[in-house]
Formats: sequence, structure tokens, C-alpha cells
Amino acid sequence: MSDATKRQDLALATADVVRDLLATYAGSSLEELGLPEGALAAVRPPRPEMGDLAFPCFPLAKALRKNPAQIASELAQAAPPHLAAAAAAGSIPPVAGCVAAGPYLNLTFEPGSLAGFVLGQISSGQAPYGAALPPTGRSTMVEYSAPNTNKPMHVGHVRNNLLGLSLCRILEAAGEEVIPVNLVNDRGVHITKSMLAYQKWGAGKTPESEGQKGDHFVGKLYVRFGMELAREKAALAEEAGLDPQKLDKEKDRELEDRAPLTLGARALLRKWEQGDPEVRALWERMNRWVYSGFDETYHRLGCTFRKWYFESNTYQLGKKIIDEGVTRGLFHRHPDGSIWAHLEDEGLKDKILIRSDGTSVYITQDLGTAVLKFEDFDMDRSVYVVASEQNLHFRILFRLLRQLEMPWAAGCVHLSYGMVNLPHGQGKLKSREGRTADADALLNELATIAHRKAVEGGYATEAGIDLDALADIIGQGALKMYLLQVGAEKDIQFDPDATLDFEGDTGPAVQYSHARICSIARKALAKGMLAAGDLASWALPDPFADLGTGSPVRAPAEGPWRKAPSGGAAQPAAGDAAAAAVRSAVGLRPDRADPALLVREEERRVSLELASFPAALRQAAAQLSPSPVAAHLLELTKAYARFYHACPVLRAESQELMRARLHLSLAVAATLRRGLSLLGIQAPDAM
RNA sequence: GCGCCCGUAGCUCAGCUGGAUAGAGCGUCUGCCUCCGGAGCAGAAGGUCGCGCGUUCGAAUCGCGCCGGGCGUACCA
Repeated sequence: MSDATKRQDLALATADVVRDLLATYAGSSLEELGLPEGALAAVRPPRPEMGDLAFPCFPLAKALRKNPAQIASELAQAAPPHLAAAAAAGSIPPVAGCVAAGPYLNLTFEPGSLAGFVLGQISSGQAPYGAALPPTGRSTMVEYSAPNTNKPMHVGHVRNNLLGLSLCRILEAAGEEVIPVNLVNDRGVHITKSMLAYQKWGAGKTPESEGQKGDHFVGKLYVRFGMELAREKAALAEEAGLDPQKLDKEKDRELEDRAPLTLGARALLRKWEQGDPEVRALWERMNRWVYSGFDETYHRLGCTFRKWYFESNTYQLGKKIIDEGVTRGLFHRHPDGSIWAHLEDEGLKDKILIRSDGTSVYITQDLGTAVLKFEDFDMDRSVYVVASEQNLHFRILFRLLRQLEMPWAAGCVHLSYGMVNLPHGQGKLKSREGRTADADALLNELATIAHRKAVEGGYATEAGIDLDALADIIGQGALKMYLLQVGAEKDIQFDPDATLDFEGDTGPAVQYSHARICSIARKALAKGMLAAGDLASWALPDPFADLGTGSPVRAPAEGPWRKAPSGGAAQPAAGDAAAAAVRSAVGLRPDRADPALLVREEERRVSLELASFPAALRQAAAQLSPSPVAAHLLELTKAYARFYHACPVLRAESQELMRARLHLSLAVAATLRRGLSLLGIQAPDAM
């Protein structure tokens, strides 16, 4: 970790100082004592009156052969000169209290100085509040979304999209070069199923003629295929004198194999692989419809990709790699022509790589794609955001890449996430049964509810607010915060009603807090209590904005979300110059406010919460998980709400205090804006 | 059967590289709008952290064994 990173993180900077203190006190450093750096790290005390940061001394006890309470006590006695020196050097704020509480060394910063320290970082746009952390030199590809071209996206895809998009933003903010890519599953029998359905029941129709989004148009055909196939299977079962309701798995599969529709879809796949021009033309035509639909959904969510990979392009490379593996004796060809990898020594079953008819399977194309990715970008790390049902698949894939001695194989990571379940036993979300929680429908529903709540609650009454665009931003705020709060590995109980709740620990509550601060600042400007020149500003970076969705086909539709691209930029709501100034404000200029006045408990708590943003980002990046950022934003929001009710801003006792509190408030708004952008959530300045 | 993941308050979840009295939100109950935006604040009630054993000065956190749930274990993707 670079020194620059440490300087920008109060907990890390303080830990450094305490480690120096220990070295002086004990006569030897942690390293010399045989202890890791983490043996003396800052934690938050359980109760705020104990202090701002605490250092448990247990790990030192053994090495120093002393009671941890005694160590803490002796450290506390030796500390003041050290801490003063560090404060004088500007690496930490001045410390008002340094006491031993049993085996803990508890530090309390001078309240006003703490505020000054962190507000200074924020209002100068320092990392990670504004700019990204210093470059780590590491590049990471994040593959996410990976839709199929036979149906629209559902809630499971939404979780994937949000994890991927947020992860990209978090890693970028943490100083990595990030390459977001999408891998489209555009070949296979599931695709020819919807093609066959189109030939049978959709010929002559188009998404335009039906007034449907392209992906939905194709998805309906796929569902139709499933229904008609079930009918054929039932007929076959009755012919055989079986009850169609009571088929075992094997029999069911056998009947499916014999159904005319299945045979038709397979025939189409063979024609596709042979390059039959008519089949290819239909495939391309239907794909274009689907890509247009995806473009719209991605644009709405804020998903951007540097490159799209298509399995129809990579499966051939996969076959080549497997052939080479056979030549090298790594893989084995069976008499029937199929090719297998022997994995028994790994506790895994043998894995088929090429079917006996020479066609490719899932892992064939993934091998090809993996190689192509590294040829294209030569990155250090390749992250796959894919559902946990694929855990075994990726274990095998990575194993094969190591067997093939790909030099970059160790850099492959599967970011696995759990299922999204509906409440009331509605079961797994599957589009094949037509029982969908469709992504677009969900986004629309959330926007509608947000719209209704805004009207009912008398919100969003300021001039110039586009309520449709705003409602979509708030609805998405609710959804994104709801899904990203939960640890990735856990299955999610997706309760639409709970998501639609806009109170408590929710995205809209954070957005509201931001909007309220903007409103206060606008009022201060309007009343002349503040001049635009008092504001410190910093433009929020949006490194992925110019990538676009990368879709091969742009969507024709112009939904309300198109008026301002998703991502990180604040949504224009109130339209005048004052509003614009507030929107990019990150505090007051250093000579226009005195943070030393911020000595109340509520003010100290907000400052401390602000100071822990870098730690939340650091943890999120290390764990490849947005949830620490989400949790931090909710905490900051609550801390600010308490401050807001306890400490009047515009009606503060003095001009100076009013300015200091505005400074604090604007820094909170800037941090919320920055944090929300890491989750792909926009922060409107009025709502 | 075997493998991986999950099990914390009525519900949804934080906390898990071991550390102080296990935290939020929702829901329930009590208060708070002539006052900067009440999508808010203050407070109450609610927990043998699935069960057991172990390691440790110390376990929700680590190990082992059970129990419950999910996913996987296809010449599907």
C-alpha cells in the first residue's frame, strides 16, 4: 500500500503513528517482534464516548511478555509527544485524549481539528472523495452481465449488472485500470429455439409492428416455444400411456429428445454451424432486435462496456485450443470422437470438451474467450461476475487453463453471487416457464411508485424538475441500494414491496439527504448568506461515461432516463446558476469557513463518519464487494440526519458557525454523491 | 450419495483476516412539524448469533461433527 493511500485514510495514518510509538516504547518494531502489520491496527470503539479510534493491545502481549492492559497504559503515557509531532507534520489531526481503557489504547481527536482535517481533504477533491486513489499499476478486466440473445433480462441479471457495474467503479476509484466487458451467449440450441418459434408463429412480425422492445419480442417467442414443446411432450407421453404430470427426470428428457420441436431446433443449429445463409440471416436479424433492447436497459442502468465478446466468435478458438491440448497429451479423444479432460486426480469427474459430433459445449467457448481476453488486453486479473450455480464450471475452467499452462491462469477470479428468490414460495426466477420478474418491468414499476410517492408527499415541487426522469433515478436508487447491501455470496429474498419502501436504510433516504443539503445551500445563496465564490467545487470523475453500452445496435427508444446518462453525475433538477454551483460543491473554500467551530458531538460524529469513507472503499476493493460502500453511505446518512436535527445550519448562533456547518454539510453531500456513484446510483440535487 | 455456499431480533440484512456490553432498517408501541425539506428525529420492546464439541486469555467470527435450506453433480447453457 502506498504512502499516499495511507495519508488519505485516517485510520491507516493513525495506525502508522501508533506503530512508530510502539517501536520507540518497546525498542523494536512490530516486524522485529515477529508480528504482522495488522497486529496493531485501528478499530472503532463500541461506544463513541470511548474515543474515535482504538488499538487493541492483545497481540502485543505475548511478544512483549507483558499484560496487554499494562502495555496500553504505558503506551498512553508515552504517546503525547509522538502524537503531537505527527499532528504538527499534518499526518493526523491533533489528539485531545489518549487513554488506556483496560487492554485498549483509545484516541480522541480534537473535534474541530478532526473536522478540519477531513473537510480539508474533501473540499480539495482529494482521493478518494473526489479523485481516484493513486494508481496501483494493476489492471483488472470485469466481465459481467452475459445475457442470452433469446430473452430479456430478469432480476437475476439485474443483480449481476449492478454488482459488475459497481465493482468496476469501486476498483477504478481504488486506483486500478478497469476493463469492463460483456460476453454474449449468442449461439446454441436455446437460440435456435426462438428462431424456430419465429418461423412458426412470428413470421412477418417485428418488434415495431408489435410495439414491443426487441428483447421482449424475441423472449415471448422463446416462451411460446416452451409452451408448445410441453404440449408435444404431453401428447407423446399419452401415446406411450404415461401420465404427463408424473414423469421422472430421465423419461422427461427422453420425450423432450423425441419432440418435433426439439428436433427442429437442433436441425436449425446444425444449419447455423454449417453457415446456411438463410439461417444466419434470420439469426442476425433477431439478434439485432435483442441488442437494441439490451442497449436500452444497459443505458438506463448505467452499464458500460469497453468490449463485447460473442461466443459465436470464440467457440472456434476454443476448439483450436482443445486440439492443441490433445496434441500435447493433456486431453484425450474417445473412440466416438468426443474429447475429454481427465480431472479425477482433482476430485472432479472427467469433463467433456467437444461432443462426439464435433460441436462445442459451454466450456469450449469459455476457453476460447479466456485466451482472447488476455490477447486483447494483457491484464493482470480477469474477474468473472457469474451466478453461483456456475461455481463448478469455473473451478474446472480455471483448472484447465492451469493445465494448459496459460501464464495468466492464476489471475482468473470467479466473483460468484447467490440466487434472487421471490417471496411466498414463488420459487426460482426462470424465464423458461414464463414466470418472470422482468428487469424492464421492474424498473418501470419502481419508477411509477417513486413518481406516485413524490406527488403524494408533495415532493419535487421546485421549478424545472423533470419528474419522470427523477422518479426513475429514485426507483433505481431503491433497487440498487437494496441489492448491493447484501453480501454477494448470499441468496437474496427479493421482496418487491420491501424494495419499494423508501424509508429507513434505503437508497432514496441517502438521495434525500443529499438533496436536502443541496436545498439548504441553494437557500443560503438565494438569501445572500453565501456567495457562489465561497464554494469549493470539484467535478466528479466518471471514467466509464464515454464507453457507452458497447451494444452493436443502438436502441431507438428515448426513455426519460436518457435525458441524463446514468453513472455518477448529479442529475440536474433545479435549473439556475446557484443550483449548478451547489451541484458540484464539495464544501467552502478554506478561507471562508472555520471547521474548528465544529465541536459538538453530532458534528464530531459526522466528521468521523466522513473520515471512514476511504476505509469502506479500501475494503470494498479488496473484497470485490460493493456492500461495505453501501453500508458506509447509510451510516453517513444517519449521522448527518442526527446532526441536522440537533444543529441548525442556516439559523446557527453565528455567521461563522453557519458557514462551518454549511461546509460540513456540503462535504457530506459530496461524499454521498461520490459514494453513490460507486454504486451506480445518481444523486439528484432536489427531489 | 458427493462437492460448494448459506443459517444472527417477528421480517430483511450488517458484523466473519478472533477482541470491549452482538448492530441497523422494516414491523409493533411512545413522543416530535407556527422551526434550514418529517423520504426525517428521539425513545421502548424484541437475540441460547441453527445445535454440539474443540482451539484460545478471549469465538457470531477459526476447526471438527450434526441439523435445516440453496446450488451443483448433462455429449444444457
